[in-house]
Amino acid sequence: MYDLILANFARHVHLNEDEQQAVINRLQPKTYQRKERVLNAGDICKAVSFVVKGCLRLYHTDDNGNDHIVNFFAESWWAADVASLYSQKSAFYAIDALEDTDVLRLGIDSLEELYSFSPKFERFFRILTQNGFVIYQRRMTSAMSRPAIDRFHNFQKLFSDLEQRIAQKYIASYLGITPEFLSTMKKEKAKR
Amino acid sequence: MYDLILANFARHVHLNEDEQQAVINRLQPKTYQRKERVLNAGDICKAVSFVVKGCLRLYHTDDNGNDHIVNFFAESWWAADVASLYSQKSAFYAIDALEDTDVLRLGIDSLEELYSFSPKFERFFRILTQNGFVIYQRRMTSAMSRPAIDRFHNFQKLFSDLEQRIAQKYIASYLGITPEFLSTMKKEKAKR
DNA sequence: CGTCTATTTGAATGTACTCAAAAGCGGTGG
DNA sequence: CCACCGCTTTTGAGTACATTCAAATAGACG
Repeated sequence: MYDLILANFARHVHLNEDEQQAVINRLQPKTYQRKERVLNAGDICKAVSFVVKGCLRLYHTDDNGNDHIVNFFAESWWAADVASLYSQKSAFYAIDALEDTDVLRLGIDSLEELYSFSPKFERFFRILTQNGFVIYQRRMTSAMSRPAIDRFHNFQKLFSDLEQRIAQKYIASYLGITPEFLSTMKKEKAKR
Repeated sequence: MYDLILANFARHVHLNEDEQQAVINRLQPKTYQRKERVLNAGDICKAVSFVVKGCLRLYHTDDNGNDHIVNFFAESWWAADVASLYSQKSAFYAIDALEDTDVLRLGIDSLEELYSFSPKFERFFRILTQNGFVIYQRRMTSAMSRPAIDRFHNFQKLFSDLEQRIAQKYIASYLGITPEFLSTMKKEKAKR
């Protein structure tokens, strides 16, 4: 049950027995049904969710009611509205489930206890934030300089199997284009 | 000379006398001429630069030779290729000066010494990274969902005076549009 | 004053969007 | 097991946003 999350910590820090127990004791397993909300925009994000199985999306709904997906969180990703989590102010983004999804939640209080328990935890989440910083910086550059078809290919590389698991309209939303245009793009591509 | 940078630290952490001295002793003042390179893409980013006066840009040059500006660093901003700085691998982005610019540099070694000296420094730079994370996440959403004219208005709000100081083509590059289109957009806007 | 670069303007083009309709697909109930 | 419902995807026509290329104009700097 906890293998996946411990392996994930191990990618950046080496936790001893006590530290592993400290995490495990604080994890709250939870299952979300497909389409169930994890976080509402405007609410305060009070936990970070490690995805064990399934897939969540982080997205913004604009004034015209159109969704714009910022990121997918499939297996071994950590999901949260980071701005809201760390400031404990209301969230700009919303989170919901694209598939039935099992997560392990760490509340903000648990998170801070872990920071006090061992600096390794602060280090681990600092590295996650740094990686996120880099991911979004690059995706922003890509959004502004690359045509949609290139961004689609990047998506395919980064999320390989996800394309088969979720509706195309979500992929279009992640790419910043309409579902119609994604459809025509794929047809064009197949023709050649 | 050090007022600005100490005020900047004070926004997130309260440094005592010793800690202030520890920073000041490690700062390397440096002046860049307009158009001078601070960091070449492909090189390793070995320092973070606090801008005291002037303006730097962080940008990527694509395969067609077009620049795409990721961010401006004017007074009181910290400039670095974060991915390269923390991994000490080659930089994806380049940095150069848009005006004659005075900076205070902190080398990666000094940075790590400061982290050991006091956890306040680690805290400070962690907060900077978190803020950057949020900025780029939002700008990515905006790049994909908002028309160029909206992004231009956001730029004007965020960087107020900068519009008067630097060439329009850099602003266009920051917005992810061509200088020609920025020009026509402004004409349209003036007409109404 | 002249040169170099930045900005403006305009025409033609391309990329992506909107709207509308048809086709496909998955689940549910009869 | 099939028929129907709701939702997703495809297709197409018309439009809008943004680019390319070229040329004219304006500004900055030595």
